[in-house]
Amino acid sequence: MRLAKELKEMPKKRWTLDDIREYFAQHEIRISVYRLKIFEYLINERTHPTAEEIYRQLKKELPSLSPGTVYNTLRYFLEKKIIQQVNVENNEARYDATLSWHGHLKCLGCGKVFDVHIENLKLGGLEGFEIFEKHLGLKGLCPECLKRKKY
Amino acid sequence: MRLAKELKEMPKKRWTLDDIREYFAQHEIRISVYRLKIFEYLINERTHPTAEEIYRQLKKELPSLSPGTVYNTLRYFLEKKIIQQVNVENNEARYDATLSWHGHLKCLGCGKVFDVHIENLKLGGLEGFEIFEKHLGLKGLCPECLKRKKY
DNA sequence: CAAAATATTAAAATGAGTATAAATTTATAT
DNA sequence: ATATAAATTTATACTCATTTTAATATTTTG
Repeated sequence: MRLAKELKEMPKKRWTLDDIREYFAQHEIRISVYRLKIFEYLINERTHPTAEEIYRQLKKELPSLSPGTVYNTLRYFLEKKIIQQVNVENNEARYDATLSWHGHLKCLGCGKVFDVHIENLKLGGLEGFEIFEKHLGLKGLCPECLKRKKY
Repeated sequence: MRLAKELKEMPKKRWTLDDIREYFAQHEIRISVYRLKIFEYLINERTHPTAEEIYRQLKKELPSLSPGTVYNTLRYFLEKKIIQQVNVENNEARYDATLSWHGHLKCLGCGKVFDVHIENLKLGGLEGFEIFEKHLGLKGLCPECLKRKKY
């Protein structure tokens, strides 16, 4: 059994634009066309895309979109805490609309980023510190790439 | 190599240039003034500096040093696996000459990066994957900054 | 609907990091 | 110690992701 399968089995239905409108309202996020579409892309595709990937995909559908908007909107979503940043590779920021505590594995063969379930984590020596964020990033090869020797 | 482990486990506080020369020889790393000084800075200061910080500090002592040398040398050390990259913040690569498995906490008050001891980590759903690297990065506040309300 | 507030655009700026070719340093063989 | 070849370093120019700016457009509010 693979991780990807486990996550797919979780019955998460696709969000409609109205679901997102409601979610934005709950989080005091002003509505605009691009905010709705960018969030929709993140929450429904779940591929942990970079800003550039989001721009490239949405540009097809919304030709007047500019890269700056994608970057600004993602930064705004981070401030509002409705998305989290994924940084496995330090030269590319990726984004995830799933807020639960989990790790990320980047396959060095195909570049895909997989979610990793963290069953247990125990840290030492943090007495007196206050922790706001935890990020676990792995690098390796996915079963597909191992099978096809794509590396 | 046989001697590498012995050296790694040596209870030596500060490394001398001769210690580093020996260590380089064991790892088949050619010696040069800058390589010695850059590694010395990493291993003795243990502040998880960025390339820019290393450049700025060493420039005082070695005025002809150029930034490219610092970047190239760090990349070379990574290839030779005598240092590891630390990425808590995805827009700044930091480096650590300690190779043991541990996490890093960046204080959002003072910007210092602290080592975090990982007592236990259990991941799920990685059957069929091959893992090469694991990185744990935390963001929070250190006791000093909490006390002085520097945030 | 009009005014005010906020979002978006396109372009320029920034900043980390890389590539390159010429100059310098290092390892080695004399 | 010196000559030589190989590797490293410098300086510069570049790339690429992201941010900022200032003008324009859209959304919200009265």
